[in-house]
Amino acid sequence: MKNFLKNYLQKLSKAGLGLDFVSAAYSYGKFTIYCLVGPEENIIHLTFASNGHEMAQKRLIGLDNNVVFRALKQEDFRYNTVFKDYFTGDLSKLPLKIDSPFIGAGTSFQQRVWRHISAIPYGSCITYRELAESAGSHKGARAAGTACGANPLALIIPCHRVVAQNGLGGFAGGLDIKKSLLTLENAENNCIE
DNA sequence: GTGTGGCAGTTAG
DNA sequence: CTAACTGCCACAC
Repeated sequence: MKNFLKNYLQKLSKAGLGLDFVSAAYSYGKFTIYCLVGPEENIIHLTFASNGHEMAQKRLIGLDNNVVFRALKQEDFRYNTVFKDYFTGDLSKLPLKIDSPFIGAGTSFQQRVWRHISAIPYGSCITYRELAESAGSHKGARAAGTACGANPLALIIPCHRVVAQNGLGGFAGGLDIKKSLLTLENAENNCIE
């Protein structure tokens, strides 16, 4: 839906919740995640790619110039231990609650793709082709790939568990990160060749 | 291994 | 509307 994000910001204003968001990068070993956190401590955007993080901020500020971003120290980040556990191999606490306006702002195809990705269990994976088919597009593997790239909630929507027919495929945060995530899940052998 | 043509969905103009 | 882009795929060398 096209105006979903704008409506979301208006709804926040009316509810008196303000338009201040947390914008921060947190590191866990070799992994760095870029987060946008809204009211109620909701993670609304999560990515491994700094440019994707900036784009998301620009989208919000472009819709309402009252939007402000503030920093938050890593130790004060509500989900710090959850991610710390995740990146040391305990994935039991993910996925977190998914309540991001960026999901509703996606096209219907993107939302179908993201929903199917969310259903991929820890430690396993599917191909872009299979993903496209389950989203109702028989030959849309490439389109499914671009939809993965537009995923606003990396890790929570585990797009790293989608691979190409003949190898890893791509990843916005860098292929080394994708590979490391699969290794973390002991999924590397199942997923690549 | 590399090259190439085709593919579907999205976006910009 | 066309054109240009992708986290792709199949099929050739």
